[in-house]
Amino acid sequence: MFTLAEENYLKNIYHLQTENSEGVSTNLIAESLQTKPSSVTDMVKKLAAKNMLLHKPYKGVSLTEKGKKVASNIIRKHRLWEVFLVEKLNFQWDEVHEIAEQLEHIQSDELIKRMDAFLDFPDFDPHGDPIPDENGNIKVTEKKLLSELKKNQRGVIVGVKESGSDFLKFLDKRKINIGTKIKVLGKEFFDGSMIIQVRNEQFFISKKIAKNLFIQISEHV
Amino acid sequence: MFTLAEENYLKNIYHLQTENSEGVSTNLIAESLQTKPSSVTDMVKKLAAKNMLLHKPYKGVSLTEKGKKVASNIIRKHRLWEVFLVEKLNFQWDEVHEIAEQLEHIQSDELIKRMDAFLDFPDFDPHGDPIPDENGNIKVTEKKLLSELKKNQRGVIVGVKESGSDFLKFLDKRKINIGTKIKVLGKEFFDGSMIIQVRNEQFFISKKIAKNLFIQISEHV
DNA sequence: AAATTATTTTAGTTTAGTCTAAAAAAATAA
DNA sequence: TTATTTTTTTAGACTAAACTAAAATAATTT
Repeated sequence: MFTLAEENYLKNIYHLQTENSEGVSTNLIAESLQTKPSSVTDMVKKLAAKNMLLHKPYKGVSLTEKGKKVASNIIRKHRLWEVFLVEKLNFQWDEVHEIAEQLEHIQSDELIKRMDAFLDFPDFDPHGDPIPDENGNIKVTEKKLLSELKKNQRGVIVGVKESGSDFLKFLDKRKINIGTKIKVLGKEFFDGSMIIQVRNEQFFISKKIAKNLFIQISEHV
Repeated sequence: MFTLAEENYLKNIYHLQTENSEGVSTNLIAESLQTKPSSVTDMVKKLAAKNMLLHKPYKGVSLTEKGKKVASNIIRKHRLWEVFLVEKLNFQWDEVHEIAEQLEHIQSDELIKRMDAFLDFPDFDPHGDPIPDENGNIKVTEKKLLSELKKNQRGVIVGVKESGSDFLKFLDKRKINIGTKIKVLGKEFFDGSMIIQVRNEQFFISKKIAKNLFIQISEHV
């Protein structure tokens, strides 16, 4: 149905669209896909002809409903595969992206259906990003940055903002993962640092780290 | 390292080479890959330039050691994925080929290493075909056709000769799989049919079926 | 051994996806 | 509002992998 290049364009445009709200520019797509704006123009024409997106020349592009569905399905596959790699094959969560980048293009609805069941229908990938369902719907949770929490608030780590390899390793060393429960023990005003409790241990968390962790706040405590 | 097309050529040539012993002809490759002989000539030149095979124009081609290694690694991946699909995702063994055909091209040595361990280092795929190791070595077992067995001989089904969908469904209906133990209870001379015992049941097996099942004969019985 | 047939290669096109360089349009500054 | 800069598109060319049609070579038959 779609070539590899087409799928990658759709996926990237989808991401850019959710980040930028307005119509996505040719230059932005080119940058995100590591290619040239002229190449983008060509591909955008092709995808517009397939009714995957609307293209007003010199204005931006925006995905059609069809286009969004195709794109979110690729993202669904990517994130399900990431769960598989971490949960079943014991990869670290910072090692799985490249491989999922390939696996997301495998074409088989049945495979994804069974993989989803095999993984017990996860809602989030190992980085805390939501996994769209078959219709492209995403489970939204109200998440705050750790830095916004107050003393004595509790919650569960549900995601990271920017997942650089160094950062992921920092967390991994301390066995801090998606799903890890935390409690804020104290906060310093002068540098924004925090002390948090994780299991039986206490960790010092710099402002930089605290601004990079998404927390789902526990309601009843 | 290799394009998808290159990998498919190498894999097919490998199979043709083991089946035909002599140098593999352009026409044969074309037929096996559902393409035209002229296209094969082009690709063969490319692969010869990459030292994957030897090509004497108008004579056949033969894979180099390097080429064999690359090819057997693709086959290794294909068969490991088939095991995964059947053992972990509960696919029927006649449903997995198409999907494995895609998955065999995923590039990640680490992934395959972990998948191998996850599957507990299988030696055979769900069709009974041997899974090459990392060096391309294959575990050879002495297998006979069911039709060659004598009365009262026992063995384990280790493979099928030609795996048409109808045939696989026939077996599946009777819960006859790779690994199923059988015993020959009787043989009819006039039509070559057999009665075999499988678990507590007895099955009538026509000559056609008996000539399509590979059996590893049990030594101590 | 010459003629015929089959196989393989060459030559020239085609398509998808990319590129560079130049032109066109829009946005911004003077 | 005109000039300048930025962004986007067009035009033309390239590569990988396929194709068709024709030429070249090898194999087979008479």
